[in-house]
Amino acid sequence: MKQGHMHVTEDCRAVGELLGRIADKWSILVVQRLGTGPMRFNELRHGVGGISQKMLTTTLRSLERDGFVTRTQFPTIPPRVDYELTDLGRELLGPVNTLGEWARKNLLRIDTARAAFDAKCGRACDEDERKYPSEEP
Amino acid sequence: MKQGHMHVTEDCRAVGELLGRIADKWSILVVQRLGTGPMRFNELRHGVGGISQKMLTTTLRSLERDGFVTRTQFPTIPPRVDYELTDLGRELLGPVNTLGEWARKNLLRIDTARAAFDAKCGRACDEDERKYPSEEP
DNA sequence: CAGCATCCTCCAGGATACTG
DNA sequence: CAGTATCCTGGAGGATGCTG
Repeated sequence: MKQGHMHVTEDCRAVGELLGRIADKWSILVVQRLGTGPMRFNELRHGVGGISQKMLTTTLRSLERDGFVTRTQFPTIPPRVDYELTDLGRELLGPVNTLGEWARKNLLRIDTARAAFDAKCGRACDEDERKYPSEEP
Repeated sequence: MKQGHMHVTEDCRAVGELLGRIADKWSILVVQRLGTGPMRFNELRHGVGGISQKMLTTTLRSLERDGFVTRTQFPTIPPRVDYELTDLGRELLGPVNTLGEWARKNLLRIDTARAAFDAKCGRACDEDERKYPSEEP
């Protein structure tokens, strides 16, 4: 029964599931950041930038759960916790970096495309909004 | 003032922004799917699987806006709309496929890791829940 | 320092119904 | 067929305060 097609359709679910977890903004940035080497919580927090404490905790837990990072807690005062990529994490780093690099390289093209699209749409759709000044209420 | 460091910290925002858009489950799956060639709306819908009509529309709009896909509408009855990757989209396809392939290849390892983690956590945390049968209320 | 707990907001995203 | 429009809900995620 159409093996090839089955294969594609079927593990779209699974892959989608997985992507839902690793392919989010924060996970990617965190993994990328950890690529440099082990890091402490706040170090990571500032390195990533813009991430809340809660989200970082959540993201790290999730990554730990999926076997991408290890959490090492030192029983010192004040406490110190290091996060580090596992082997699996380091392997993931490849694809992630590829995507990250690509993103950085093409930021401009995308911004340009978006501006063009918005300009086009703005004229077409907002014709009845012309009367309103272009500012937020 | 520490150029290298600045660079990293600073465009984390920008890259994060961008990743927030392209690095979501659906975008990746859709782009991946369009890698095969132009496709119609429902074709894509079924190809991806599990995506709602609304989400597909939204995702496609977003991808179009960012210059990854083109939307071609045929003025026929019933209407027919083709979506196709742009050059930018095809370039994105590389990194995306890399990530997708990686995901597919490593599903098992991740599931294993997760199971292990859950087992460990389950015993540690849910000790006081032992009395309750393991089922949903 | 590295969190967990709590509260609260907001919007992603599903379900449903209608249209050109 | 390929949408748009509307309603509605869960949960993502910020802010704040407390702890070991």
